[in-house]
Order: sequence, then structure tokens, then C-alpha cells
Amino acid sequence: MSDQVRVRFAPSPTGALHIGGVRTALYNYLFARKTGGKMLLRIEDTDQTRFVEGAENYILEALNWVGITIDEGQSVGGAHAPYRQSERKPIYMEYAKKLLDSGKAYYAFDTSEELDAMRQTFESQGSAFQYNAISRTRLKNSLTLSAEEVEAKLSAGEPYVIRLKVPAKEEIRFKDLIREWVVVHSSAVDDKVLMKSDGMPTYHLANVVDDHLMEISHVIRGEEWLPSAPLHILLYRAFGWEDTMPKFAHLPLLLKPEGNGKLSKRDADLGGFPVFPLEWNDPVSGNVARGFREDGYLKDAVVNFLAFLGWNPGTEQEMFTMDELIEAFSLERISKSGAKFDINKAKWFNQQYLKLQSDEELAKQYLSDVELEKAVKIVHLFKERVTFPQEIVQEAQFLFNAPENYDEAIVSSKWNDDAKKGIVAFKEALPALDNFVAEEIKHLLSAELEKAGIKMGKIMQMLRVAITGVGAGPDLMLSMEIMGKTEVLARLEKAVSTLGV
RNA sequence: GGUCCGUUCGUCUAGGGGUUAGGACACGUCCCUUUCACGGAUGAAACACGGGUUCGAUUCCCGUACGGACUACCA
Repeated sequence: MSDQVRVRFAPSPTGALHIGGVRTALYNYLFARKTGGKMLLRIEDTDQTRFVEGAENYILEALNWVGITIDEGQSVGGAHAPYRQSERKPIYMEYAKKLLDSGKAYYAFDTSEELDAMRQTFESQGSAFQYNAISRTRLKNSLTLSAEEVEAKLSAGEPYVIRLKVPAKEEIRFKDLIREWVVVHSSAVDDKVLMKSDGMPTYHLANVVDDHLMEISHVIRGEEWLPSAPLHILLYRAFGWEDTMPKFAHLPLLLKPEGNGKLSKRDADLGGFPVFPLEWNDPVSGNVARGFREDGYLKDAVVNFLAFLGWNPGTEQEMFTMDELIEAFSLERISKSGAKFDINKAKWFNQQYLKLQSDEELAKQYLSDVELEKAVKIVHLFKERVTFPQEIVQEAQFLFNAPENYDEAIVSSKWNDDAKKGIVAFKEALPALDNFVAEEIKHLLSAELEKAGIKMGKIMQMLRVAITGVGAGPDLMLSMEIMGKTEVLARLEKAVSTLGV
């Protein structure tokens, strides 16, 4: 086995990929690139009851969108194919049999109903039921049943599961790359099901077998897996793979923005922000969940934002391209505690990255129905004022549509004699202006106002209201330039006649 | 309940035995400006608590509290 870094992202295709999953994928990717290792993608679809149409594609598209490229795995292939666990089904039974043969695992015939009943009984007595070294001696399994009975059940096709025979007294200690030493006693681990009665492996078995077979060097996953890490280590031991066991790094959780607990879909609905990278149309419920991409977040912003949720470079640099993240990334700088999901920060990053985009690019992408030269001017006018690209289009509406009414408060206080005189003078002088550009318009305006003895500041806001209907907005001169002389004239005409002189 | 993990401004975090505890988001004020925004400046804002160890703990150790994850034939 080489000492090359090989990491994997192993999502389950049960719906839209959660943004926390994207962060996990990102950290794996950054680590792989940083170390010159490989990034694998494995699809963990061992739960046939939770299969969701389109989910795998969604994962692929989401990773592709944020710029995480896969070296080996589902969608690109590789030496350890297949990378979809459902297609590796025979492998798991083969390995489970090895454990059976070596006495590290056993058949169990207890039904789910029986076990549920046990759990309830225990719970009503204030304790928790565990299928473990003690209770297994009183349950229906190949440890308590005679070889003949087991054989009879098996050949009769009776449903069974295969469970790990967890040692009664063994200390399990491992050094998590983020949390240092973690020690758990095997008595706290129960005899987890390895093979389900439908012939599919559970996550635990499939995960360990595949990580071993695929020569994974580092398992970087969410903290929710920390409690089952001891079990996985026991499994590596049972297989005799302890020497090549991957190193573990358990990432801090992404928490709700307010209150406590893990970030969930509910928070998205409550807070009015996305919690999925891409929009997701659930084929079962028919619900549509919003996505960062569709909401107008730039992928660079999402990556930068996500990278900083649980990790930081230790410098005061905030803006990082993917290449810079790769350069700066290290597992050691990942924090231990959970990070609250603060959408404000994401918005700020988006604003920063939006400003970095070229006017031309944005114009082509978002104002494709407007003549390019004009579209570029519009983008330039709004780019630094908005958070999302689509806001440019929304904000620009006033350039295309003359105001229906005028801000009452401003009209009543600013539509005075000076304003009337100045605006009318400007309107009268306008037709003679040939070169209708911002600078010339401004010259004309200040010349006219000077002639009339009016200070520009006195009437600017009223002029803005006359032309746009509202008291605030981007540079008025540039706005007029974009509207064009005819339109400006028409609007001034309308304002004067509507408001009266 | 049990097991495990965690705890520095409201939020993301830097730091680490002696610091004016640093930065960013958000917030306040001021400046710039034709308004709004951008930008600039500036302000308010934190070491959960209790014991040790130490000349000295926010930093190390132990408790407590609080929070979280897990506790399925789901991943």
C-alpha cells in the first residue's frame, strides 16, 4: 500500500445534498489537493428504501458547480470500480462471511418487532436495551442456538442479520486528527448489524470494507460519526486491518443560526435562506427547496464562506480563491466546536465576489436581452450596490419604466420655486445637447442652475424624483445617459405637468 | 437515561502562562457623495462558573454548569 493520501466523499443519495455535506466534500477535496492525493466519490446507497430518483445526479451537479473535481469514483470510474455500493453487494457478504468464519460475527434471527418490544420494555424501566455481550446470550442467534438449528433456519430461508460480536472488555482508543485522543470502552458499543436481512450491508460494514479496499488513507467526515468510530475501529481489528486503518478526522457540525442544534432544512424555511447548494425538486413530495445557486450566490462566494465555517488560515486574509484555499488548508487548523450558520456572512462574501466579476460577463449573463453596450453601463451602475446579480436587473427597472407616481414626502418639501425654475430651465436646455453623456449632462445642468442662481444640491433630489419617482438611487447623470435624451425629456415633461408649476 | 464531543465579542474566529485579548460579519457614529449604496475612519462588544498548579491563569489540570452529537436491519 502506498502512502499516498486518498480521501473520499461518500454521500447517501436520499435527497438533496445538504450544504454541510458540501463542506465535508470541500475539506476532503482541499486536503487531497494540498497533499497531492486523490479525491474519491463513493455513493452509499445501501438503504434501498430510501432511494430517491435524481439524488445522485444532484450530488454530481452540486460538486461540479462548486468546483470540486473527482479523481476516482462514481461518474469518473477508477481501479476500484464500481463506486456505487449497491453494485458492490456481493463483496460485503463475502467479507461478512470471513467474520463469521473467524468467530468475530454471528447470525441473529431476532425480528425487528421483537427487538422493538425489548427496547420498549427496557425504556419503561428507565434503562436502554443494547444488543451486546450480555444480552446476546439470551437472544436468538448462532451463539445461543445449536449449529443444527442455525443451519435449519438458514436453509429454510428464515430472515437473518449478521452482527458484530463486540468484545466485552476492550479499550478502544484512537487519535482523531482534530480532537486528539478519544477513548471508549467496548462495553459501550453494541453488537451492530453488519448485514441486513435484505442482503445489503449497513453503513458500518460497507464503509469499512470499501475504505479498506479503496485504500483510503484519511476519513474526513462530520462529527455525527464520532460515536460510531469506535465500532469502525473494532471492525478494522476484526478483519485484521488495523495496520492500514485510515486516520480519522471528525469535522465540527454546522449549527442552526439561532437557538441550538444541527442546521436543518427547517432553518432554511424559517430564515429565508437556502441550505442546499442547488434547487431541489423533491420527486416524492413535489416540494421545491431553494438553492444557493438559484438564489444568486456565486460559487466562489459559497466555497469561501463554507471553507471558513470551521476552519481558518490563521492570518487576516478573508478572501480566498479555491487555489489559495488549497495552498492554505490544513487539518490542524480545523476547529473543534460547531459553527452557527450565519447567512449574513455568506451575503457579504457574495457581494465581494460580485464586485470582482467583470461588467461584460455579468451583462451577458443577466441582461442578455439588452444591447451589450447599454447592458455593460447598467451593470457598472449597480454592481457595487447589490448583493446578488439578479438584483441588478430588478434595480435597473426604473431605467426602462417611467415613474407612475412621485415620492410624496420629497415632493411636498422639495418641489419649491427653485426646483421648478431649475428643472424647467434644464428641460428647456436639454434638446440642444448633442452629446448626451453623463459628463455633458452634468455640465449643462450646472450651467443652467448657475444662470438661474440655484445651488445644485438644493434641487438634485427633486430632479431625481422627477425622473425616477424615488429619492434614492445610483448616479443620476449616468442613469440619464442610459435612458437616453428622448426618454429623459419625456419624463421631465411628464413630471412638470403632473406636479405643476 | 447512557456514551462521546465541545465552550473567547450577537455570529465566524485569532491568540496563548504576564497582551490595551487581534481580525471579519452584523450594529452605532463620523467622513466621502447629487441621494442611497460602495469605500474610509471610528465606537460599543468576549475568555461559562468553581477549585487547584503557579510569583502570575483566559491559556495547564480537575470538577460543575450549559450546549451538541450519537444511542435503527438510516446513513
